[in-house]
Amino acid sequence: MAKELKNLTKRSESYSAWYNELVVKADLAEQSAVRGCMVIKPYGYAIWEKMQSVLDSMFKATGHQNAYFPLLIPKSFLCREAEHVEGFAKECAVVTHYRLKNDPDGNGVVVDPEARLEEELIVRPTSETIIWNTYKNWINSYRDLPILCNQWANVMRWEMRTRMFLRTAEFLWQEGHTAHATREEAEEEVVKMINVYGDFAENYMAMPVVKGVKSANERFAGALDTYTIEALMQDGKALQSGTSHFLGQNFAKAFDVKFINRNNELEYVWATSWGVSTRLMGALIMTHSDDNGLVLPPKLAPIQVVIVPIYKNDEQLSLISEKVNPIVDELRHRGISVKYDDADNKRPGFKFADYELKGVPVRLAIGARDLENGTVEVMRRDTLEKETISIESIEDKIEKLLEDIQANIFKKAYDYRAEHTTTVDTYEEFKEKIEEGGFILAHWDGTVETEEKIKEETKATIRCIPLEGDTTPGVCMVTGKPSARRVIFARAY
RNA sequence: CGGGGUGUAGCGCAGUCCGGUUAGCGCACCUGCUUUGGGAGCAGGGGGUCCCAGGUUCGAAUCCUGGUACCCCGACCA
Repeated sequence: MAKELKNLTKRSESYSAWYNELVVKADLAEQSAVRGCMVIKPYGYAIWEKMQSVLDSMFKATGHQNAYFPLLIPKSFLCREAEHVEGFAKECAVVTHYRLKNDPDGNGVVVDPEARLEEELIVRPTSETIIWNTYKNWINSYRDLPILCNQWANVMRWEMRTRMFLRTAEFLWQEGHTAHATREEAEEEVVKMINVYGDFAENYMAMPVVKGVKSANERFAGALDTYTIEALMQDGKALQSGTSHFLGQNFAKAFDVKFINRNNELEYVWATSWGVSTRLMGALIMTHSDDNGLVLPPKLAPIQVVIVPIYKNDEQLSLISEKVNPIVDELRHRGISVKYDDADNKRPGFKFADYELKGVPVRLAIGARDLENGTVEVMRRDTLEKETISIESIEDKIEKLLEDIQANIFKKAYDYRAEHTTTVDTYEEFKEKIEEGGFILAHWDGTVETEEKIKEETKATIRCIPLEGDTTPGVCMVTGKPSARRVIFARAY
């Protein structure tokens, strides 16, 4: 029985095998019949819903509204913006026909060759084009601006290699698309949203991130600037967890979106776009999990507290339930999500292991012994520490414990990142350190050539030019040319 | 697209080299009894186009030919 789970300890063998197994065993998701696609199971989706609801309220609080745009994009839209199409063309799924018919030579159905579309449709890899085509109709005057829309949707990118949550062919995300009258306002928006993402990552996911700007090489196709939040996973690889793009007037020009400004002049609209995806689920898993399974931050856990009764017969169970029910009510009253698992088709030991696997932050166990002593056993998932304490005002203790866990797993991840962030000055040292994983702070001359050379030779990329931190100038570790400040390198997902 | 690997019950696998009883094991599932403070025990039971197609053979999961799917490592990847 326990043998099944031993596989979860294979981490040294292959982190990605361990990760995959965890995703499946914790009941978050599974591979689907369609190549590179994933079925998100109810438990996994519940976590995503939590993320959605927090993010959505953060967007609303910053003045954004939700809207929805079509799944299919006419092929011609995609090529209006030259860099954009270059960036996405290789990974697009294309709809060419609109009808099937019975196979004349036997069984099954075939694509009806007569039902070929005059213009092929692209399954959206991102929605800039279809949205800007629409914004053209919405915008005439500076009085129509800004437009601050967000869309919750699915997109498809036909990646060559997929990994559950981290890179699936189809994924769920939100994409904000805003239109502004001035460059300054758009630039403010871009920074505002990367800060929202940073806030979400650190305060809800308990995942420390570095906010920064992408180098030209890693920039979004069609953007003038890409801001990013970069996180460090437990295997030492970096994960780009959210991006906010300053699109300048590129899409306005491509879709001819102009407005009359206050001075009665015709001007192109300024744009931003920003998004996070179900990749955040991958980030969450890889940041906190251990060999017993998931560790979820209390603020995002679908079940924050599970109560497991231990009993020998129905009378004992009803005595326990009598004691537990008011506690459940009080916890719910305080907005804490509780599951009282009195199902009698699983034994306590199984339940313990299962809820640990699923990352439930706090577990209470209560049996006849506790009823006698007026106690309850409390276990916290982050440290796996068990403690038998008085059941008196247990609700207060739980509330505090949830806060402790949230803070503690953030600190743990923060310390891990600190331990795996190295400053290097020579390329030799860099090559050595990059093998150990983690973030490396080094000087870079700012050129694409040097970045490419480093990537070629070490597989490391510039994750970002941080917005904060040490800004002392220096010289590039490769070329010796001047460098404005240290940037972050890492191998990345 | 290159290199490697795997397709046998819902899941995980053995059997394949060297063809030969009724294709087997663990988990899961069903029934019953005993259990329940860290993944229960015993007994019984159900479940299979052995990836597909063709070939060799008295006989193919096993050998041959072709196809196909998936996984891992690369290449690729706001």
